Amino acid sequence: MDFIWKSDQFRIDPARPLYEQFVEQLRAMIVRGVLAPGVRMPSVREMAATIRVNPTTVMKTYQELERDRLLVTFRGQGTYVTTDTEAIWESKRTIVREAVKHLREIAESLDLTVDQLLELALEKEE
Amino acid sequence: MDFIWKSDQFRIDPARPLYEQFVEQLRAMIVRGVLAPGVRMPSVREMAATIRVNPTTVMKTYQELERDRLLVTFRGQGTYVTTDTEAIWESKRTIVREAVKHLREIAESLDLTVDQLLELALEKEE
Amino acid sequence: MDFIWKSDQFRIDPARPLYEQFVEQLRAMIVRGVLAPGVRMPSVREMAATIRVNPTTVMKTYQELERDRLLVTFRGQGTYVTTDTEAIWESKRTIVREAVKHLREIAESLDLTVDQLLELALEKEE
Amino acid sequence: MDFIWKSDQFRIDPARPLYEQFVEQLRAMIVRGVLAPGVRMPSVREMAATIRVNPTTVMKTYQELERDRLLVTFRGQGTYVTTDTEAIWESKRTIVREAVKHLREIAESLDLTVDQLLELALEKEE
DNA sequence: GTGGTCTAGACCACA
DNA sequence: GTGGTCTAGACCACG
Repeated sequence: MDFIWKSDQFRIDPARPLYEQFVEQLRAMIVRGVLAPGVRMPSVREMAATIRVNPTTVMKTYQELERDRLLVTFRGQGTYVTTDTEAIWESKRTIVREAVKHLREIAESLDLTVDQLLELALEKEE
Repeated sequence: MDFIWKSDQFRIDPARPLYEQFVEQLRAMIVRGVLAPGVRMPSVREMAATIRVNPTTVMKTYQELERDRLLVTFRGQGTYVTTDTEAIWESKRTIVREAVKHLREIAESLDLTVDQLLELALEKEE
Repeated sequence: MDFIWKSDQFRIDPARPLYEQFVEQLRAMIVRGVLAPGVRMPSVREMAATIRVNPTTVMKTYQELERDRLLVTFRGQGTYVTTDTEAIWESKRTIVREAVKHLREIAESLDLTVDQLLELALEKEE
Repeated sequence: MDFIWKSDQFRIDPARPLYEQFVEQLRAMIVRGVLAPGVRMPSVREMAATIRVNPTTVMKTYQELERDRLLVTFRGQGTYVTTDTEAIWESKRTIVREAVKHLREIAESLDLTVDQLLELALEKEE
């Protein structure tokens, strides 16, 4: 069962690099299992046409995800979501680790612990 | 008692805009109280010489912080940390809010709650 | 149908910052609808060449209007008039509000109401 | 009966030239009659000390108001508010004329009449 | 091609 | 002395 790609699949912030946002969103879809292991990705040209973007942008996206071992390309056969579940887990751990590292850096820059920062944010919302 | 500025005051990541990093770091110093309300900032030229950067880069930094109401410039007199403590609090709240919003978005993109994400990160470190 | 830019598009008062005057005049053109939502602005370099000004001056102008949410920049694609008509309305309201606030302050400084001030101005013209 | 000067006599916007703001505010005080014709102004030094400002700033202010014929300086005797009530009236007319001219320019830049602009501002406040 | 950052250096008004 | 504007020109990442 194939995944259906639509032109409004991605949320875009014009201020940030497109390929970077596609990487993040595709990566999340793979980690979440929305894009299951072994699923065939649209070709660069197809994808570019579908989401109305420059093919080089899609290519850069795919290459980045290949470097992460989340996508694999078989020459002449197309690009597939990896079936290496360990790679997927590792990617998830990396995302989580980076996110928390980032939060901790901000907390430290304000002389707060992560817990104090989270508390402060909750107060605000009440 | 004035703040002492050193040439290695700022941690620089060459991959990101200089002024952006100065803004972040000065903002954190003001919010943390390291740069107290009312303190005079080094003049644009002084600061530029100290951290070995073009004066216009420093100016861009100061102007950005002025937009945030963390700095105030008096014509021909120099630039000062605001004495408007409410502005400083507001800035702190904004940093905290943005940081948590960012974390929440990442958590959601992985089908996790923020708590689950934090837990996962802790496991990893053990 | 695109807008035609001419080298004498802008009225310049040499005593005031160029970028500030460009901002005001472009803002008015957008609010008036002369520059319709979604229209592509000339590239920074094109505009700079047309009005014979340094590209950085044009960029400062565009960035200021972006802060106002009247322009939107798409990476590597160019700068466009926002399609967010609410932002345009908000800008119009701000201009109007500021103008009347300014008038009211002058009136008050003379111990007049706004109506009295306007009346006085009309008398003068008769 | 002399006018009492205080250090907080003037409202200051750090973003605009000091002398310009003093000129505006003194002019308004004279036109309004708060500073009556014939009243003696503090000396440049006194005034500078009172409002805690550079003497050259006060000097520039007085000179500007002399050019407007609202102040007159008698060598060695000090500076006085003019007793020429026609000059005061003329100044009032100028302020009023300029204010309305400014408003009209803004209205025109938005394709509005002055009346429409005022209406719009009132709507907003309801 | 696009915008964006940074530099070096000139010039200005304000205090 | 201060900040601020403008120029000319280099270099970069993105699409």
